[in-house]
Amino acid sequence: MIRGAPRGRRSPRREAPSADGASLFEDGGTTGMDETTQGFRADAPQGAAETDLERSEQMRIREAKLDALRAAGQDPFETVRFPATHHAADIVAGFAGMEGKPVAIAGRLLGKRGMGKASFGDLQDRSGRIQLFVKVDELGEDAYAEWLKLDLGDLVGVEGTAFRTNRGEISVRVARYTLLAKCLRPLPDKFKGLKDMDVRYRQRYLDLIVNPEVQETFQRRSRIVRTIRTYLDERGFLEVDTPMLSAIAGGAAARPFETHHNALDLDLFLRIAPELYLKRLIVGGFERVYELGRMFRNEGISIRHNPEFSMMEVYQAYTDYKGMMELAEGIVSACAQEVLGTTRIVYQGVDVDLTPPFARLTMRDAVLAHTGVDFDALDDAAARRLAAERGLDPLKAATRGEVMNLFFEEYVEAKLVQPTFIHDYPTEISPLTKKKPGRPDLTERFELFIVGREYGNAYSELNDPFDQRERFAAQAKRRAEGDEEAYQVDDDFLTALEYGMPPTGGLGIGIDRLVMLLTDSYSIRDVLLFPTMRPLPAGDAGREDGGEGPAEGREGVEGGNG
RNA sequence: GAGCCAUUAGCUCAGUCGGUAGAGCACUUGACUUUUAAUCAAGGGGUCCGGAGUUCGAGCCUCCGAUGGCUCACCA
Repeated sequence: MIRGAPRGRRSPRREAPSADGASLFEDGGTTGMDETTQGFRADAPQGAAETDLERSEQMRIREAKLDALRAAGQDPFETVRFPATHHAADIVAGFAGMEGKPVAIAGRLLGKRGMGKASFGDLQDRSGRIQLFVKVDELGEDAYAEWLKLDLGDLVGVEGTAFRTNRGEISVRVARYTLLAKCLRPLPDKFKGLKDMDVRYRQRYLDLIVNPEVQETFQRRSRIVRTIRTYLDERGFLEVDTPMLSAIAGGAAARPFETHHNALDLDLFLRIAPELYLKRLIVGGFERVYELGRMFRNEGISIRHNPEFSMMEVYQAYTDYKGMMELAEGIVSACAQEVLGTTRIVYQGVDVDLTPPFARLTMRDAVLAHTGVDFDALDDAAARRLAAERGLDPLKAATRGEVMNLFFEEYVEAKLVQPTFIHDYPTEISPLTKKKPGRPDLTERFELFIVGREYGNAYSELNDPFDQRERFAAQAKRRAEGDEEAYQVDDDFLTALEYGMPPTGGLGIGIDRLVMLLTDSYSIRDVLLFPTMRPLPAGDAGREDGGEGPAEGREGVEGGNG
């Protein structure tokens, strides 16, 4: 880029005006602009050589405008603050009491309608958009000439008065403005928005600028997460943070990501679930704990799966899985009420009623109702035979319970549209769950299904250390047989159980899926700001950037919310 | 991991039979002091995702590769 303009000649850091009413433009500062902008074509080939050839015509024009501003001592990037008094939506909503009153707002310029010596613009801030009205009479010749050179996407702060145009649109009559940052790249189409999914995910900021419904989705996501925290906090649950790095990835059936600690020369895993740590805290006496955060599972990517995803797990001493049903109903319906104002929602065109209580059905009854097969009346061999007859492919040693689960997933799951707790899961697929009294083949476990998807998973937590050791042993056997997702034995957790864990109910809720449900999002990527993507090949920053690799080398030290 | 589809100007998209690359928005210049996707006039802008092949000639046909979307598998 052609730079080298004298910087900070006027004052090293300009603060935008406001209270004292000092004009930004009292000393002009627009001289030289015309020569520079008109001369950019001549300058480009000589001055900036190759880099300019790579940039689009529109970028070179914008850079030339920036250079001219800098040459005039008006570097927009030196401005440090702009004290806005209002947001766009405040002015529109509260116009009755604001007409003629002074306002200062800041945001991105997303529309320009020039009319000669007057012009209109649209300013977008976090609250929405408002129209700006700019007149040469009020700004002065020089400042107005500068205004006309602003580009769509520039960040500006304006001061003026709230008023209504002849056509009735609530607007701000601009008395002064400050360019707060230059937008050097042209924005996506202002009406058609940004459609290319690749670009939308990789450059989410663009998606947020031009597709307003995307902002709405992520604001709603934030409110859902806050609602869950509030709901649990109000009921005496303590939010905690347990390790993301550990030598054993336990608490779920999934393949973990592997990593390495250099100083300890130790291989570690990224967590797949916080369960075993949270239960240690129940042993420790917290009685009510929860964690809401990111989990990592080394599995495929799909419309419902991302390698890192958010889950909430909550544990409550002295209750069981039925207590967790009430908690799950309460959380899901409270979130719907908070973000949609109702518990009767529509997901992808399907009416769903999230009003508690939700239907409750044992897995055996659900399978019986949908297939006519009563697994209580079968033994292992008969169950396997029946599966084979229907073209299912159970493992050779599959038990009755495993086959029943297979039937459930194959014939029932997709049909559970209205919220339904499916409970009494087979023991062999529930290694952390208490057995049902009198039915050692079943456990006190439920999963919550809505629109054919799983949203929650809960147990009466297994607290018998002998039983837990046997369950781990059974999992270890499977692991030895090649099941990479079978649980690893966690001796330290067993030790904790030997000190005594109170009877406890535990519940996990998939945050991303809940957000999908309540934002009517088709894909999980639409509720993740930055879904996992393959990096673009080196040297082909392509659609993204002509220069330095974007954001690489900055590890995501993300906030603790999920 | 497999199959199908997509990739053309900054964005959204056309592109016929293989014969000099098109539109709208955006951009530049000019006109215009209350517009609403402002309008009017003129103009500039292309690694047709990358590579190889077929052909006199490839955005288009063939092969290889990249990225994404969808479906399936795994999973929550």
